[in-house]
Amino acid sequence: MRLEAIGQRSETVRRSNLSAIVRELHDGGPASRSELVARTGLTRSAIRGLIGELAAADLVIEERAEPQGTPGRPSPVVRIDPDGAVVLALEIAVDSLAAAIVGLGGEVFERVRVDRPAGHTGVEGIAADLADLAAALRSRRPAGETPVGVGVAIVGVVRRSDGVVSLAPNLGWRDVPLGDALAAALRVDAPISVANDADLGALVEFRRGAAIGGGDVLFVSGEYGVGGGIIIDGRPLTGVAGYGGEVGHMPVNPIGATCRCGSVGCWETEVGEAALLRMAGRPPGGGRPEVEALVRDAEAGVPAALTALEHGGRWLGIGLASLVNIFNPRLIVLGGIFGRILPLVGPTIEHELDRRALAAPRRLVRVVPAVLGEDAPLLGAAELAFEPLLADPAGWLVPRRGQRVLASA
Amino acid sequence: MRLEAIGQRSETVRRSNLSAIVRELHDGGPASRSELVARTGLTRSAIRGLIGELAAADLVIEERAEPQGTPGRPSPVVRIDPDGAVVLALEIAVDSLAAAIVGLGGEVFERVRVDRPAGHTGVEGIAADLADLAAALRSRRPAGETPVGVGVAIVGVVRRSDGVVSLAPNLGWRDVPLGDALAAALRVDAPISVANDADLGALVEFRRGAAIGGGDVLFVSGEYGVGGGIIIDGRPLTGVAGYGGEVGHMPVNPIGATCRCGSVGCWETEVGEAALLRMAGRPPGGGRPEVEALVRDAEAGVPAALTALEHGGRWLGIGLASLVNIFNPRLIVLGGIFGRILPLVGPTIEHELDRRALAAPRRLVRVVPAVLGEDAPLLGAAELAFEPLLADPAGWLVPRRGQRVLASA
DNA sequence: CAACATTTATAAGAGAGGAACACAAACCGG
DNA sequence: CCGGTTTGTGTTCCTCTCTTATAAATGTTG
Repeated sequence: MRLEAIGQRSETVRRSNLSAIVRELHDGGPASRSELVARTGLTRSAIRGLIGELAAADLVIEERAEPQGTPGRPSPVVRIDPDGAVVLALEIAVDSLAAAIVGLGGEVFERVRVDRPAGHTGVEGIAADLADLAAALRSRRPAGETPVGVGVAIVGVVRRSDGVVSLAPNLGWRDVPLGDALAAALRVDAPISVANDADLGALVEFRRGAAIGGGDVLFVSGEYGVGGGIIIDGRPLTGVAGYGGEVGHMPVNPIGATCRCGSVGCWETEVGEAALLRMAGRPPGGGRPEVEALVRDAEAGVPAALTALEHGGRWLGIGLASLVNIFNPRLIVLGGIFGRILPLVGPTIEHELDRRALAAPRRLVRVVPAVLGEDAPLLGAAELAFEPLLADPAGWLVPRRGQRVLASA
Repeated sequence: MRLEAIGQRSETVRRSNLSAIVRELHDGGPASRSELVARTGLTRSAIRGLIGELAAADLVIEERAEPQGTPGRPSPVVRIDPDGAVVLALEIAVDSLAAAIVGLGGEVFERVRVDRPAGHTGVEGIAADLADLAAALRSRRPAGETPVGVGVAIVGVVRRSDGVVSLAPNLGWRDVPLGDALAAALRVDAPISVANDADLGALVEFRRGAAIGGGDVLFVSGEYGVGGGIIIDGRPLTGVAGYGGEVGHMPVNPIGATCRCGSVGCWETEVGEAALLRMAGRPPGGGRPEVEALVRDAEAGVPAALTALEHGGRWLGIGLASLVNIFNPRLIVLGGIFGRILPLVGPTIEHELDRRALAAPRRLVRVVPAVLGEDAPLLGAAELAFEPLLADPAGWLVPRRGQRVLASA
């Protein structure tokens, strides 16, 4: 069936087991050798050999565990090597650009976010700005440190295979080869992966945020538009070309307003920032600060603000009901303004879910706010950039740090 | 991360490779040893050993290939053993019951469908009826043949883990333990798997129908209600408890009619059988024959019929646009009445998709009719029942046929 | 009928994890 | 303070599975 139909062999097993260990440490933090034995189901001998290989590749280090008051010989603690692999994470947001250098294991070593001048939307210009940010960050890191990958989050619809942004209304982009532009500007060897910001927000909430271990998770983020990221059985839903999860453009209201995507009655025309502000009689272009003011008014009991949020909450619930019936998720994580207003509109959302979602799936789902803030997409970009290494750690026997690079070259 | 975190070992490789071969033959039909070598990427020696094991378990047979006019020593053809494993497939449809005995590889050996008396909805009664059908079929098969699994398709929402039907409006069921009832009535040892009929229709269209090799496929079937089955990257989307894919209950029209599920404006209230008939001024309870008459009228140019289908097609397109934006599928397969009316409403659907779906995903999707007819869910139930065997053929070294059973017991 | 191409068959080799046993390092109790 | 208990490491040998190498088999082609 599969085109690259795959027979398994010994090396497959090794790769898979190495990957399992690195993933475990990357996602869950340090673990003793014994814990790894328990979690993988492998024998001590096997774990020992695998860890030895990972340590030789400078991906992990072993340390003596401090005494824990339990009998028995202490098991060495294995952790991601803090001087090991790093990636470069980049984000192109509605009105800012950001960059970070993130280590395997998720530690953020350097991070910067700058405003993006309004109207500054050319792809070369943005790529150059990001390259400058990246250079500044890298200058603060040890000489010779080279990212093993570059991840990019962008407010737009992305074709993952080649990093082409097929649609980014906020930037006025259509079929823009962002991946190529960044490759030229950054001048790094590492592979560059581009993805939608909400997809990456979902990924990082799943790995390190509100949805850890959820398995089936729906992430919906309210920004200027509505972004969605879907995790099914632990795997991100990307669709056939990486366009999956654009829940903001579900048609929910056949008699609704025209959306900037050209369609009519999209979900985001009812629950996006602009819709909330419009309902409250505020300037729809006010952006996040204006929304923040609106939410504060609502918290203070201002009627117009409450009505607007009530309206938004109702449509939010309607759309979520749709998604619940389709996906039967265990968890819905609300990010951006949706996470912000959840305390106020939670009951409204729950009411719509009770009314519109099938009872059985409904009973299983919880709605929670995202816990990672503004930088979620940036951190998600880092996760994306680590993916090849996580999938095949042995293929990344990182030739790093001074002499080693020369020796192996 | 995964709870049953899995270290791989040698046996894993063996199981996976055996599974790959059996799947290949089950899905794609007979293949020469060389073809299997090419498709799996394994060596001839490995394939030889694997096939030998499968042949010893009576799962496959090897035959001399007839000469094909090419030089070189001919490669034996491997095929599923026609006297090998079979499953029992059952279906509980709106107004009929069906049963079949299906061999590995998909050959239907016996099949029967009977009307279900209206009002006959008790689970014990239906289970008994199905058991009678099954017994009749089995009496026509060789003595000693025992199904390795039982698959059940039902018009309802099913919790897969235990075969409880949580909701089946057509039967008036709510939280009915169908799996247990069938286990008691059938008196077979084989495991019983229950699933939604549309999910199974999607599965079999993907394996043997209109969506072969599609990878990401959306199956939407118009019956009394609207059923949906979703295949993502070759795997059926089941949701956290098997409730996934209930696209019929997406709220699409906030000012629409009340649905029998209790919600308002569900997709199926706009495009289901009843909606089409209502729009055409026909008795909404007329069922499939009445719909058939409606379609014939439309084909003959009767205005009221054309208007009704136009309405249905428009809403069909609206809902599909939603799903296209969410899933970015490569293919949409329309079954039931939707497949029937596709030639008439195709342009309307395409128009709504053009208008409402994001351009990039839209460009990639094709809409086609299902090719497997009324029995699709039944055949899907067979596929479901074969799943454990396909996943681990070695675990099913079928002790079958006379002496062998005694010898191994 | 000989040359060639392709595949099968068989045996030896290599990679990876499993099992068993001796030893090590912690706690516990007298 | 010292032996007992518990838990875990290190090491060696074993088993499983696929790969590699070589000879034999079975077709087509000229």
